[in-house]
Amino acid sequence: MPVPVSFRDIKSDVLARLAGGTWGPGETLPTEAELSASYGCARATVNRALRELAEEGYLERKRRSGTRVRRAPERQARVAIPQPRDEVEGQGARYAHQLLSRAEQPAPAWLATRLGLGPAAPMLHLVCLHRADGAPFQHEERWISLAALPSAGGVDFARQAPGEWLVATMPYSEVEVGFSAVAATAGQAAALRCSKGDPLFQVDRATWFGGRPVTFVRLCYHRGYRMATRT
Amino acid sequence: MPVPVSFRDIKSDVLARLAGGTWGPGETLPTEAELSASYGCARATVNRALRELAEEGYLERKRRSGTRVRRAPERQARVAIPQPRDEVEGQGARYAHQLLSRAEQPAPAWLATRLGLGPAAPMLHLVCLHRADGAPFQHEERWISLAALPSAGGVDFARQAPGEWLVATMPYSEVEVGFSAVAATAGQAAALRCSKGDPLFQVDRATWFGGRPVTFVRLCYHRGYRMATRT
DNA sequence: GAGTGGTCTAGACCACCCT
DNA sequence: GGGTGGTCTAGACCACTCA
Repeated sequence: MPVPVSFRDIKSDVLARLAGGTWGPGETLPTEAELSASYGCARATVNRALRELAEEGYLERKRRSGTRVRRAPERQARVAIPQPRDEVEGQGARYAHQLLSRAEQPAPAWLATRLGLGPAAPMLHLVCLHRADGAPFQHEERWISLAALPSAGGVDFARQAPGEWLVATMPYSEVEVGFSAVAATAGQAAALRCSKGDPLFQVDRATWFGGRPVTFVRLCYHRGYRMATRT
Repeated sequence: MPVPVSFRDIKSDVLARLAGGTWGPGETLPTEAELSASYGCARATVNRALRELAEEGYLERKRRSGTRVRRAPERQARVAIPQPRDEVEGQGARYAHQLLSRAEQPAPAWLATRLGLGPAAPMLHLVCLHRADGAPFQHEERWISLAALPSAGGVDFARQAPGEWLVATMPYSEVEVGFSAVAATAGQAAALRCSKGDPLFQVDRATWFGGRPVTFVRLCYHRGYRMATRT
């Protein structure tokens, strides 16, 4: 009996052929049926290998027209955005957080637009600071829709960080994330112990549940933070 | 005959049960065999659904011990890092690029460390500016190992951007990517028409091929750039 | 209309890992 | 040792899309 061929073997063989120029950019690969015959395995195995390579940006697949080599393999990166507690403790440091301000107020216009809220929707506005061994780690400015989560009004966010409460309360939601560089505001500079105008790495994230807006957050990391690719 | 159950149906049903609290954080799900019986489908279908949910950060799977609900679903984002030409033209703007400087020089110490190069390895050092409709879009500082790619010494990078040449020459390589916020240097500020010290979004990427260092690049986007999640 | 990938089935064997 | 997920097979039908 032949040695069973794994979809991993096929993936690395196809990648090697791409790197070696057997199949050049824009060319069409043999069909799944042909490949399964030449590898001596089932078509499902070839299918999984090619599907994952397409997912990773190397190939383009279309019914009827077949599998083609992408002209420029797509550069993509996957990044994890952990809770600050996990990130800090993962570095072996002691985590702490602090609630800097709390207010119930109507959503400002930019926020209503960003989340698709009605005008002057009631929101809980929180500002927090996360620390690693006492040093400022991340500044968080969060808005929570009191229409979607009325119970948020009664939570003591000095005890539990808003992100941790939200992930426990509403774990499975649709999100939209952006990354950018911003100049530290006066408030951020004071909290993060840097100068106003310093460059800060910012993550903004909007969250919906079942199409309804839930929360929006701006996370600003301490100066010099670098987010690295996972895996 | 029963309606065929798709792995997508199972994914969304499992997600709905997670959101609804049927299976709480840390709990163990029924086995694949049990689920396939209750859904009335093959185990392979359940397997694909659960495998993808684990991949997306909702579940944790281990042989023998089964499938568990992650205590905090992992927040992750997938981002694409296209060639500036594709990004600019995708916005409907006209792309152009410009070679600001070119030099053959030994690798500085920090670069040798980052890539795992021998001391004073011969490198090609390039600085480019990418434009969208004439406006500065991205500043690129690139180092190419002449040991790994001697032919780079003879390429006219004023005609072809280094990234485009590299992706055509050496498309399938191992990469390590980081994202951060930096203060514009004098050179970046002049090229990007901003002020020195302005916050810029920076992507750094190191590339190897078969374990050998190939190239390192720092991409600094124009002020105000925001990288959004794909999908 | 016909060819290609997309998916599902039913069954099987295996690797890993907890007890 | 035994239970669980990981994977492969052989076959089938379907959906999409190009000619």
